[in-house]
Amino acid sequence: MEPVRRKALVDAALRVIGDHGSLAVTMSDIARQAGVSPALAHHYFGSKEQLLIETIRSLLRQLRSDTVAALKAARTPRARLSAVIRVSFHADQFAPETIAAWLAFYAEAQRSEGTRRFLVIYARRLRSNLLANLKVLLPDDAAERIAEGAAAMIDGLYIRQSLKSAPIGIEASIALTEDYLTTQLRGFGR
Amino acid sequence: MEPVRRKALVDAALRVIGDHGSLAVTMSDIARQAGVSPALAHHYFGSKEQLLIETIRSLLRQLRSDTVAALKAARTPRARLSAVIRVSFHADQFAPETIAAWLAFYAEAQRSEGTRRFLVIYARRLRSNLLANLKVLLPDDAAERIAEGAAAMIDGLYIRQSLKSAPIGIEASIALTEDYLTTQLRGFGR
DNA sequence: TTTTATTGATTGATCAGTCAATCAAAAATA
DNA sequence: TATTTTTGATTGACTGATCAATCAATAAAA
Repeated sequence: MEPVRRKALVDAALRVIGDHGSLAVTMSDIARQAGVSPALAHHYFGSKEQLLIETIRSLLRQLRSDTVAALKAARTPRARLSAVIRVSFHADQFAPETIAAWLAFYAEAQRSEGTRRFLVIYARRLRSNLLANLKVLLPDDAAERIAEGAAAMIDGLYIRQSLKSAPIGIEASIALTEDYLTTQLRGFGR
Repeated sequence: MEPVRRKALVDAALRVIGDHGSLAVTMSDIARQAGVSPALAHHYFGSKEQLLIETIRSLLRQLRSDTVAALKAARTPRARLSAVIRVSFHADQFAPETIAAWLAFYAEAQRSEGTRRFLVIYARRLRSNLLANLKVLLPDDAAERIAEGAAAMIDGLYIRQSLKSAPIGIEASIALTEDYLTTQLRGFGR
């Protein structure tokens, strides 16, 4: 039962956090969503913080596995750059509840060292996936600059999406980031 | 006394939220920072939510007044674009505590309609300040695209700063955004 | 029987919000 | 001027609600 319950609770947590748009959800909310008692959630995770950590870990694992798959399918550095962008704006990732969850974790990272660690891993991974492929095409310093810029643009499009004020869609977000890359690469004759 | 206390409490709230990195601060924390009793904070603001709303309003007012001043000093559209960028990364705005506070408000906006309204105003204002000046230089559709891209990059540089993982400084952030603009404008012979 | 899964009931802590009581300064009155 | 009244500022003590966490008890399975 243990693995079944753990997964159910992590999925429930993600769902509840996304709906509620905040980590200020109760163990009861999560347990109810998973169809078990609050006491059971404590039994398997020990504490709310631990459940939250597992939850973000799962979000990250999903993103990683999508990225690995997308990178494997791409043949050239330029295609791999596009793959990284595409994965970032994949429908699951760009869903309002997922964005709300990410945002909540970003806020939490200001206080929880454990949460921050995971987000730093995400930020580094995104940057490094971009950087590795840019370095094939450009001088190192330019590659680093552009990786930073592209990563920032991706994250920025996310956060702006969270407000739903400028309802810029998935396609437009991808196009904007691709355009940034293309224009920058063209400056180097690529 | 009222205006004095209100300002002291709003400033204290900003400070405490920034330090704590979250809106999950107590009225007691805020009141202590302001040197008054929790009861007094309630007396003047009625509720915690109201105090928080006033706090974000003050953050926004500061940003607006800085922007207006910077725009007034700039003579050309291109100079005004630079001014908008410079204000966004002004030292006060880019201080870790300020960023933490902004982030906390973004998360809160997922639940509080009042908070969301203010952030939407911020997002719109940033976009519109960029857009108005871009439209002088470029066709409308290109201007809109670039305004969106620049706004996203600015917000993204913020959020990445909040993790303090890639400690990209103020100067580098400005340079990155300027470079985006310059490169894009060059595509149109500007 | 022993082990595992599960829960209801409870505890202790934390907080927003309330309220009646104090205190000080200003205004009115003598 | 001296005295009383009024008003606004301020707080300590309290309440009710919420919630994470615990634990002893039960049910089910092995």
